[in-house]
Amino acid sequence: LKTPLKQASTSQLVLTERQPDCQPLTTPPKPKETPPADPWTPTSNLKMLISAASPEIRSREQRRQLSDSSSEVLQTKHCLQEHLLGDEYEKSQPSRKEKSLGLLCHKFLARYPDYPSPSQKSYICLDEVTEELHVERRRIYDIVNVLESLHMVSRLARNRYVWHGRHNLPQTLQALKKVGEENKYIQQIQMIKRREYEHEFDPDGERNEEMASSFGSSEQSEMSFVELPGVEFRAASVNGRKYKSLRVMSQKFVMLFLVSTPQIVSLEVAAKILIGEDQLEDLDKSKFKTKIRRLYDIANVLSSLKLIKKVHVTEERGRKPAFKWTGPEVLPNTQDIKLEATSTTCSPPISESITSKEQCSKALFPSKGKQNFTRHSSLIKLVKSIENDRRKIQSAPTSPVKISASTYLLIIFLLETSFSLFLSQMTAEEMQMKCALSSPEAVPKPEPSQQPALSQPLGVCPASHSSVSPVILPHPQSGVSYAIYLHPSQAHTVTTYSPGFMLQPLPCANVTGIKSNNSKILNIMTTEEGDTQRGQDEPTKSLAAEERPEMKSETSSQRCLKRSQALPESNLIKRRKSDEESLDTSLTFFPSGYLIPLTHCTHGNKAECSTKEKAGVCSLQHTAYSSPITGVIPMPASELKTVNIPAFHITPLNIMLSPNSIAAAPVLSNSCLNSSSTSSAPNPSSSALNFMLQHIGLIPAGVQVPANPPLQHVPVSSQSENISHSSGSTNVQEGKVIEFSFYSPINESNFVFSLQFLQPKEPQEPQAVTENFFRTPGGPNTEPALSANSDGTQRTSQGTLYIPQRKLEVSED
DNA sequence: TCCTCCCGCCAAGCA
DNA sequence: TGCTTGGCGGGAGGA
Repeated sequence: LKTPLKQASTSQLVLTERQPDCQPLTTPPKPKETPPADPWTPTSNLKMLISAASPEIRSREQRRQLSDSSSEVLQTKHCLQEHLLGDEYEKSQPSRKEKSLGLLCHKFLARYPDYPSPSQKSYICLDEVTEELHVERRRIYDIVNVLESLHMVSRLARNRYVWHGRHNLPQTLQALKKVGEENKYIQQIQMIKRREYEHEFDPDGERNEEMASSFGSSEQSEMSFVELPGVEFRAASVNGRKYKSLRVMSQKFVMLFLVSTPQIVSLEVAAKILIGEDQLEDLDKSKFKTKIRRLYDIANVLSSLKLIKKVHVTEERGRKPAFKWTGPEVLPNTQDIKLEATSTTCSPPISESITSKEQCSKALFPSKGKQNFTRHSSLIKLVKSIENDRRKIQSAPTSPVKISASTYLLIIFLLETSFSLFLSQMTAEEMQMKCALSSPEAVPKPEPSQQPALSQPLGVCPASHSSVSPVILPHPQSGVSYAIYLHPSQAHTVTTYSPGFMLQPLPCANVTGIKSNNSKILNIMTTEEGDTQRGQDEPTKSLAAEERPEMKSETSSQRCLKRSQALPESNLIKRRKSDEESLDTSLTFFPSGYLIPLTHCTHGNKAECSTKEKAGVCSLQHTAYSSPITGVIPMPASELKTVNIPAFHITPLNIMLSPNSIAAAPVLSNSCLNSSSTSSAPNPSSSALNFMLQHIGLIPAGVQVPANPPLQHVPVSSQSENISHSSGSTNVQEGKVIEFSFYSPINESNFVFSLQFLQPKEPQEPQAVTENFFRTPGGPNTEPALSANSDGTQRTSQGTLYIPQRKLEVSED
């Protein structure tokens, strides 16, 4: 007798007995002949009846009658089975592994050639397959759905599919990569990781909900199946199930690999992203588990196709299952376009196709009234949030600008999103192409002060990026809000326009350690002497000179710098007006590179500095620290100067002052210039600097970066010295801009961003959502209280902004 | 214990 | 209405 636990397998035996040609070793004669002594439960009886009633079973019965010979064989096997003891019989049963979907998929794929002759279409009859592979129909659907997602098969009719093999695979992967980039899966992955940390440190925090709400949106959850021209999609059900179907999920899963660097995706992250597109708010365990199950199903098929391979990623929280992309390398976009142009399905002339990337994309993915290129829901929601924030800004122009938590988190997220991922996937050709796309011929060029092109496809840089909306970071303790705006980068780094803010990296070529493989990129990014100065001196002039990538005399960096300075108030106002119509968003990444502690520029660096002066940035030799995203090395402030991380690059970080702002900016003082001590009481400016750097995760928690000397070529010493004496208060002057530049070894580029101080006329309390981050229970001047967590990190109870992997400590009174 | 994923219920919707 | 399709989750085998 079998144990109750085995009853299920007994019923399974019954089922297989009813399907003799499905299990060669388990063929029974008739169900009625089953020994009545078997401990069948009512459930197993019911299952048997259901199975017997199944048309599939019936048809098999009929087929069996037509096949006496095979039946005899099966009878023989059954006799053998009957003579086996229970244990022996169980052993004779195929093991779980032998029944795995992966193995089944191998068998399935073995039936068809990888590259079938186009002249001879091979058809797949599900009945035949199920019969020959001795498997349930349901399992074949799993396989076929995944294959369909890769356009290796397509549904022809009921029970009938066409086998395409791998002919379409490169094209499909390129398409998926493109859509993955469109949907900004990189950001989502980063968002998920950030959220994980958030959850780790703040399991029931409101931030999670805010983050979740900013991430998921049910209203925009659908992302249609990515189709290829010529490979018609005929899903049996074209209803809502379609969007949850395994094939769509499979495509998204593949997209994650294609946009990731390295191409390793953990199941957990993938599942969360897939759920996120439905409703992250409703993320519960069962849903998550279901998603994981499906991902395993998909992964098994993809593994059989040798597109992915199971790996494990070890993180702080343990070992996680993940998969690594082992499929063909997907060509960059530039080559995509060429390929598309030469393909039979999307074949405009190459010259035309390059200048009409969007059209080609549209042709590649006919929308059919649906959103085939659906911007990810999180972005839509974020944009709305940003819109709300922006409206608040408009309604209270003189008050300190506040941002909602979602916007704020987005800012942080963007700031630390690894720009390297973005850059690393972008070839020089692509950049050139994108710049070319921004030419007037390719993109209608609006007036710089007019409505930006909001519907530009990814990578195409609208001319309107010239003006920059700063990111406002409230700082209630000082009553000063910080406005961070990054220099608008060159065309290729610009994606779309942000109504609320814009973060744009500025790659510069004046860095040490640039590797040759990025020489092409750097050629584009060459910065010429005095760019910064010019840009800052002549903000309005630069506006007129912007957006002319075809002008070889003006480098991209120049343009970036110039554009960054082009912030006339009228422009902002006009743009804000135009923002009303916009639901698009700009998500240009700020690099999460390595942070360099600031020490003053020694004579040993002077030569280098002088060299770098030509580029407008002084490069200093400093130890670099990992960013939170790229890896965290907790480091107490006391070790700042002695930290030794051999693996990290020596990286320059510079602070530059806008000549316009130097006179009043209290940030850099000679006292700081002459002392790199981190223990000295920070003046407001260095506090602000530290606050911001910690805030955006560029320095480890607790680390205080001393304000560094400004560039030697910047004639600020006397001025800043004067300022330093009066810098004991928080009375930073409004509108003053400090520029930072640092080198990211990942990106192999320098990045410059600016910190602008905004002096509110009437200091106000942070808004409710912001309070979660900024409110200090003891009042704005309360000293942050630190407490140690079990993991050794410090959590602050007040006056501190605590974000995973970093403590954003507001040390300024 | 957790990971992995088989298994089959059952609903949607096509023919 | 029968049948196909496939979402979904229980729960068992395996590590």
